[in-house]
Amino acid sequence: MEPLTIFADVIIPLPLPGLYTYRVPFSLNGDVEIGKRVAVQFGKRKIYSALIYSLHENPPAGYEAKYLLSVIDARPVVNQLQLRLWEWISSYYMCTLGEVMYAALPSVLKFQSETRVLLNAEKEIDREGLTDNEFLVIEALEKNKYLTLHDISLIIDLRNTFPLVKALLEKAYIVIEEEVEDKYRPLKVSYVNLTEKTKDEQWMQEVFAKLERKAPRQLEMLMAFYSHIARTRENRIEKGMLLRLAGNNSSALQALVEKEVFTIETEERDRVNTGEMAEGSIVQLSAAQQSSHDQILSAFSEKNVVLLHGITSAGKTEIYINLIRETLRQDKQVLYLLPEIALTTQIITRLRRYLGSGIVIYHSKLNEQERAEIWNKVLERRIQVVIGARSALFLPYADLGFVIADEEHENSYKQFDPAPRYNARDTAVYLSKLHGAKILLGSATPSMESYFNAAGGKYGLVELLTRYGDTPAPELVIVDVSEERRKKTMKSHFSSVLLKEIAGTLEKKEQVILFQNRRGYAPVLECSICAWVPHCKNCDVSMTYHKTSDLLRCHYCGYSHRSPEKCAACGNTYMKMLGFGTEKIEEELAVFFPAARIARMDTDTTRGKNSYQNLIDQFENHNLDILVGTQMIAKGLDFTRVSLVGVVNADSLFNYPDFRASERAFQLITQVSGRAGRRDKRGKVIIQCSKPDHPVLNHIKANDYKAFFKSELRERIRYNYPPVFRLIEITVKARDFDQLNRAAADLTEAIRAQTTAIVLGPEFPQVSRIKNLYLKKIILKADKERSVNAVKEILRQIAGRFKKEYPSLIFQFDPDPQ
DNA sequence: AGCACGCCGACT
DNA sequence: GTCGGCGTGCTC
Repeated sequence: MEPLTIFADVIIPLPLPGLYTYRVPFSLNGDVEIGKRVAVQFGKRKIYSALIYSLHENPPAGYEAKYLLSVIDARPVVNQLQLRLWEWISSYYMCTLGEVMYAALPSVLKFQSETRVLLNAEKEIDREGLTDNEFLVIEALEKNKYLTLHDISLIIDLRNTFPLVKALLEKAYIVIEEEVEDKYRPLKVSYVNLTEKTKDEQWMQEVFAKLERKAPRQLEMLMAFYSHIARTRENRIEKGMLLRLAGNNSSALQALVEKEVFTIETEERDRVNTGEMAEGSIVQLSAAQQSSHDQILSAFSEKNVVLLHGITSAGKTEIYINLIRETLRQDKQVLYLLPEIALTTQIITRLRRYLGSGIVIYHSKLNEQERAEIWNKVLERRIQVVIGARSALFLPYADLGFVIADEEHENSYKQFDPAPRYNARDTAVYLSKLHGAKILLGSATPSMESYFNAAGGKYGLVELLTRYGDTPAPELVIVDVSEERRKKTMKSHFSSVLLKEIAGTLEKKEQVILFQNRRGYAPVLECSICAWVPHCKNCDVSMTYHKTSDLLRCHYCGYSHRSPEKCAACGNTYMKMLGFGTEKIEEELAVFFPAARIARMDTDTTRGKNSYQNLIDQFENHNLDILVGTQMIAKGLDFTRVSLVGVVNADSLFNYPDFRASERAFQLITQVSGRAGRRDKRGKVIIQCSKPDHPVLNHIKANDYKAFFKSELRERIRYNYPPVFRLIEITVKARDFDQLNRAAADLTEAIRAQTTAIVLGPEFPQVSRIKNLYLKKIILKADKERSVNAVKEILRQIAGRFKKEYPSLIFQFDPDPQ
């Protein structure tokens, strides 16, 4: 019988729209399967690992399909549910499947011809077990520092290249480049053990005597060893641990090894710690927590998504732990999403204590080997609980039962560059729908979007508004800085109240956190007397002052007018400029409190790999008295000795030129306030503001989220913003300024003519030229349920046309922008 | 994304 | 006369 002619539609991991069709050679008919990777030649000489998206027997019209070269995988690396998730992301966030694939797969799984291959220095090669081809490649790698996949394809047949590299990777004889760039993490752990000789008591007596006389440091180390093994009841100790216990004296260790007291044995350890899932200890829930837990379960019987609005220090984590445990009993997988990598490392120890060591962290900063290892273990269902940042969404879960998106309001859930510009929280909602899983969104300050969905009955809502234990709510003091200015009691950026409180706190040997959002640098004009700030008449966002043109400009719609000569509210003629950062605050603090140990925490001081953790450790160990920081310090950190939190300039939060300014101000101030006071100690929060009766401040002070939500919702409805309307932000980029203006104007025109969306712009963003490309932004507002999809569809068509018409321009789409 | 093809300036 | 600059068009 004639064999079947099969065609495979594949995704190429490049930002290309659409799929590409390859013909399957008869010899591979039995091997192809959706979700497996195949090596394909794409273009003149490039080889990529593409992913089989579908299989069929329809020859493509209009061209002759190339043959695919080989099937890389023995079993699919991506399952059907993942493919459906990719489709959804590519359609909702208006990007290509290739871009989603590129973001989703760890790079070990996406070779291409330039991928560099190196020998793995840590692994000894068993030459007997190599095939002829493998031998050839290993030999070539010994002569060269590295080979590209293209180089390898010149040594052995092109068809065999990818499968062979994959086989060598699996045996860990080779590594691919990305890993080497990262600092290589040790695969091996060394243990210190006693030698056989030490069992000879008499010999040991002599050793002791000798050490006592001549080598006290070695004796100290030996004693440390004994006391440790007595405590742990193990017979050996990790080398690093022993060194730490005995004053990091590695020469003493060396000497003891030479005296044949110690031996050092080295073991390989999985990079990824996947111990057994233990039952672990049981978390005892408070009555309030238990009640929330029960409410969540009953809400899940009707709704797939539940929002848990639990105030800071209400103890949400304990509830999560119990829900996770219950999911595991049903033998289903759990995904616990957090917006920041730093938070995942904070919480993992806690989870492991209760749920055993089989919990794994996954995020983009892991090295490639670790990522691939986790990928495979999730695929084989050897990992049941993953805690991770955005990218953890893309792991090959077979059967998710429960998803948590913690701190769901955080804007870092949204990726903005490169595409896919997805929001991990919203994508998680879709992912759980695909799996028939339940998803819990947790926050002390829910996003407008989520609370709107909950209030409208689309999501379940559970509220946990009592603090855990006896922690009293902090006392909030709002300081009117314009009054202090009038009275001349302000010292630079500090009110007399704040200075006095800081002094008092330091005296009590307690710690202070000062919060200043430096990002709000965009200068804002403000009346020096009544604090009136000019707002845009169309958008309700504060206008940004442009010095060169002396104009006030709205960065949303482009509306601009001359900068006012006097205050529209009180007629005062002096308008002052707002905007100062953490650095300035740190500098001035040092003058006011010369004895205090002060540190600053923002993106500038936490750029290094461990600098973030170091700062936190230092502060936690009370090596610092005052920590000045941006919103970074607002995020879920718990310090036990902080009794004072100061918000240096709340105005800059309210005046940020963005329609979410109020929402963010509410969230940030509430979250930083949550850092003040612990256990039985009542903390204090001082908010410096020139408008002490600002409505948002009143809501914060009353700790009344619902009232805030209601008033903010009215504003959002009035100006057609989310959660009632959806936004799509379009960025046009061009090298040529005039062409950019023309294209952006034409595009805006076309969108206005063909869609029902409200169109703002085109407008230059704050930074209007990046890497020699000029930028212009257009914002669409579309009525939520009815028209967003239609608008996107038309937008895709228009975009296709414009890409043809202006081939050198870049058009980017960002649905639900942050 | 990458690479080839193609059309204009400074060089053997 | 050629080498090479990067604009633009295509990749199954």
